[in-house]
Amino acid sequence: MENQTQNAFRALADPTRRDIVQLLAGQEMTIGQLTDRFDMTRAAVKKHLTVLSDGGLISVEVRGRERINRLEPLGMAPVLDWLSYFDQFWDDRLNSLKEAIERKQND
Amino acid sequence: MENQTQNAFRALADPTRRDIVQLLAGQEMTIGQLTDRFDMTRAAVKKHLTVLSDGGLISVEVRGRERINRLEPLGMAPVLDWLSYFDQFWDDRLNSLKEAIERKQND
DNA sequence: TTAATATAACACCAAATGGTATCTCATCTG
DNA sequence: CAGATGAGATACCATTTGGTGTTATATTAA
Repeated sequence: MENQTQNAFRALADPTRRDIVQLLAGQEMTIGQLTDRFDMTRAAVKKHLTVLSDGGLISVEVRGRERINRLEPLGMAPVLDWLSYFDQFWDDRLNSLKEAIERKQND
Repeated sequence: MENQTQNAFRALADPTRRDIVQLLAGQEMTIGQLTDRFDMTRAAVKKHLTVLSDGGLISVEVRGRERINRLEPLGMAPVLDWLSYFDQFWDDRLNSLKEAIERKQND
């Protein structure tokens, strides 16, 4: 896949996929193990894993007849980069907001 | 809308909407002004703005016959919160990676 | 070879996206 | 004020994309 920012954001847009990311943050898992955690067929889980893989968020290691899925820390970089563009903005605005609230409370 | 995390991630999943967010980080704009920046009808832009609004990422102020759209700093919070859950993970893994690379270079 | 697992190939339905056409108002002009 | 114009909202439609499922076919450990 070519546009990593788009693929990563797309991958994170689905709640099942965000859950998978959280599970994999705890420990690497096979498709079968993941399927046990969801009310969904193995094939459906596999498709979510493919989207996550396209987004660079996970990597897969073939071990015997199993596929070990694990989180790929580098994959989140495009997302964090995009968001960091606004760090200053959010920071400034949230500070203004906080100050406004404090002013109000002191009235 | 009830699930702000989902709505915010969904809002950011579309490249046009991420572009709108970037434009609005620079300055607040009306729908018409935004439409000038995209190869798309006003109605289509409006729909993206509705999704962004559902995600809590923008707020709209009615001014005469215009609608001023501006970025809502609090809206990004659910996204940043979700991502911050992994801060330690990404940090640890990226550090291990960096160290591994450094070890390799010193061979 | 058999059981467990993984993947590929379809197919189906719902949601997302974008267009056109038609309204509603606010504002401007005479 | 009346009518024209401009910004936006909304309803409706077509097309595309996404999520899920089923079935069939690999792969591999035991």
